[in-house]
Amino acid sequence: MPLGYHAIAGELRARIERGTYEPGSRLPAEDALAREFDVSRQTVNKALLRLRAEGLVRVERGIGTTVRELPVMTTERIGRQAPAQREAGEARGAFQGELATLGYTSRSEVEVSRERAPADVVRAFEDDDLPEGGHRRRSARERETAGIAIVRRRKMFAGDVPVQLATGYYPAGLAEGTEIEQQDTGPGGTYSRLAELGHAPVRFRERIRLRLATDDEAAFLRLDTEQRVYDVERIASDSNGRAVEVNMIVMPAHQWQLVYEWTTENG
Amino acid sequence: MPLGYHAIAGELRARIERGTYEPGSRLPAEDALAREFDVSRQTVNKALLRLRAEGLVRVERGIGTTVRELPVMTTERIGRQAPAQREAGEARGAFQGELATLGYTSRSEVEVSRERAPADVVRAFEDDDLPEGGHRRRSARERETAGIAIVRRRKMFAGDVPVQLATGYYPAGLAEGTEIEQQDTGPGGTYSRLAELGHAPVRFRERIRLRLATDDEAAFLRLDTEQRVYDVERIASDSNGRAVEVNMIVMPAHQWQLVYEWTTENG
DNA sequence: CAGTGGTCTAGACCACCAC
DNA sequence: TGGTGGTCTAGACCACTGC
Repeated sequence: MPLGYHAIAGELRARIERGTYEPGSRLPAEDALAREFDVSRQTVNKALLRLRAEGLVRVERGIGTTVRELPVMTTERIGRQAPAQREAGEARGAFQGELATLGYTSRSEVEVSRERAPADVVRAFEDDDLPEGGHRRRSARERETAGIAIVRRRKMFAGDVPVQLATGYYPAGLAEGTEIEQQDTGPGGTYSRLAELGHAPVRFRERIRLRLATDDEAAFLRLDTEQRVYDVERIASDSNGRAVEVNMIVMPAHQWQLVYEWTTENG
Repeated sequence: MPLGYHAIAGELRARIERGTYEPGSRLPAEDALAREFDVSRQTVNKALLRLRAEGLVRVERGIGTTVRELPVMTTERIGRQAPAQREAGEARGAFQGELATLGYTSRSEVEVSRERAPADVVRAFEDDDLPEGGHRRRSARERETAGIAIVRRRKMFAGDVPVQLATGYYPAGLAEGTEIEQQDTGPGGTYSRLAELGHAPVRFRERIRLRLATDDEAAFLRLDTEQRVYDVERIASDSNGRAVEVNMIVMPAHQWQLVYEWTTENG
């Protein structure tokens, strides 16, 4: 009796874990696997669906099925570093260190633009985080530029593999004309620049969801249609409760684990 | 030309969102849908796979396909409450409040036992979180009961729908003979009891991963084979860096979003 | 028992990629 | 152009549920 697709998925998984199919290499074509296991191609396809959903392989039409290259990586979401060393969505010390251990180099590309912010970002900027639930007074400049944001789109790579997308929004009334509009934001990054403007981020909120990638995201992250992403919305506010950054971070879920660490005491 | 499975998935999704198929109700059988859309049953099946993966529906063999009942819920992982009001994996004020707004009541069941802890939990208990990377001195009692834990298994429901599983481990040398071994741990819960023992949890670490549910978890959470869970490992340590609780929390990923909120200043 | 989804097949046509 | 996966079918048998 031939194997079912669960068993075939298990066998292929074992081969990947044993290294029979090496990271980054191609699996045999579905035809070939169907012959080997003596099942229909559709059964092999279904087995592969499983591995794809797990993030173990990735298929590309016209090319074939490729074994995942990178191990699961960890992202520490609450750094112990001083604010100056922390920038949302940026390759951080810990991350770079971990990659280095694995023999990968990290790299990121940034594009900056000035855009009308999406509705949910505008809402975050207007929805002040004040204990009393009140509202801040807004300056004329702020009112004029409402809804406009400086947008920093960052693509992160581990070696040549794209691993993360982050889109940071900064109120135009605040960031316009500053180094936040430059590719290189200088020592300490955007958070240091915000601090110099009198709006040091001190309060953070991250909201984690799981979803399928959009087409754009899937294309950049080289994601399979079966694969999911963590969708993290990070809002940073200054001591007046004003949201000074909204960051939308997208990571392949099979590629990352998230870590939060905090204390209830001062320390 | 008949529709493809993407289009069919979209149409079914739209019907669910419109309320044509109501939450908790049954979808037409695959046969019936195949006739309606004039495709093979397999094509309908593939469309449903999509909706299952999204968590919009759940299929049970021999029964049918059911529309998800609950909306996506939020779990605030870092409470502003005093430690006494916070217990990992426990129905918290915010959660109960949210459910109440939706017309659901929350409820949980707890089972307590004394067990040999799994390897990763033992490691967490032995791996002290000290800045110097050193080790604590261990008492005789502690050495005798190494590897043994008081285990609190908590099942959470929203209305009648199971929504979360949490398994809390407490070092036997610490928790044995205390109210932590009781079903009802008293006012403030286990964290207050730990505090009374001189081991108030002050440092927390949560590690989030995504994975498929085990068979047991799937059975309890009524999960579809296509659906994923958040696997959260929460470690709580006292001011000496001793891990006093390890909590393994399992949540259907389509059912929850996680929120972390913190400040870099004392506040 | 009838009704439901799970799984499988053999063959087909298509879209996309690299050469 | 040849190879790869995407998708589809018509029919089949099975496992499980509820009556």
